[in-house]
Amino acid sequence: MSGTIGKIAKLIGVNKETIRFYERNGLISQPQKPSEGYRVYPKETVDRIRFIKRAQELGFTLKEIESLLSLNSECCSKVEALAKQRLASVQSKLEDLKQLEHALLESITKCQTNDDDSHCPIINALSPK
Amino acid sequence: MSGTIGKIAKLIGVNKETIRFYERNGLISQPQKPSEGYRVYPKETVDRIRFIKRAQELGFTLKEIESLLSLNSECCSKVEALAKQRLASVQSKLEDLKQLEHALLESITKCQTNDDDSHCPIINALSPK
DNA sequence: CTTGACTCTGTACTAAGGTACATACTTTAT
DNA sequence: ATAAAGTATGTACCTTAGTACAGAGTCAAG
Repeated sequence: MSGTIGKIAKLIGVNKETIRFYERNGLISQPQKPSEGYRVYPKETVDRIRFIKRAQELGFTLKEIESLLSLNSECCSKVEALAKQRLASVQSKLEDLKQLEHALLESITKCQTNDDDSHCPIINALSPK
Repeated sequence: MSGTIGKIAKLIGVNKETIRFYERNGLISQPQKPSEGYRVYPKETVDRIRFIKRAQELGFTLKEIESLLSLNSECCSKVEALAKQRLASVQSKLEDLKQLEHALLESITKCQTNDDDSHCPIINALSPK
């Protein structure tokens, strides 16, 4: 469960560089380098990176994850507030995409009932009159 | 309908720098600079920028818009193919977001039925066991 | 004891779509 | 005539989430 960077990167399924990137950005702390040999990453770091990856799957940005990590189960209501923010932004994106889907479907339908290849309805719809 | 850069930028509702950016990237051509005074952008350029902005609203990337512009109503079937690609990517994003919404809603519900502020179910769900 | 694999450190680069600034010049309004 | 506002040009910077690489050191196997 602990090991040098390459080992834990493979274990978690991330790039070594990603781990270094998280270190540079303060998401995880870099273990002290022993006077001899390579750094060994403790289990806690492995857990923390896994936490980050799961939170990313829920659509949290690294910035948001940073605050999740700093709250670290000490105040549930703040975490809930953050999750609600995320939800709102996801839902607004959903609405946008549905409209987009509709507009695209309409365009494509118009295109398919068009017999004149030189006057594309999609292009025409986008072009100013 | 034509004018110097500041005027048309305001007209279209984009930043002047954005227009210069489009010029640098070949999406629009830069008018010749007259020996005296400032460049004047013709109506065609205004139309072209509007086209770009509408296509962006449909979710096309600038790269895709570049090819739309080069096809420029000369081949409807290619335009349709591009629109279908866009649609597919929009639909796949929609699916992802729906799942995300579901997961977030579930997390929030758990949070709301929780009476212990010091053990947040969201954090726990994300944390490795 | 040497070769190959790994790590450390620092820096630079990527995509996408712009934004910002410094310097010099031109135009317009007063 | 002069100040304010606009433009031209080039370069640098921004965000996000990493990736790539060079050069030096270290570790493990044969």
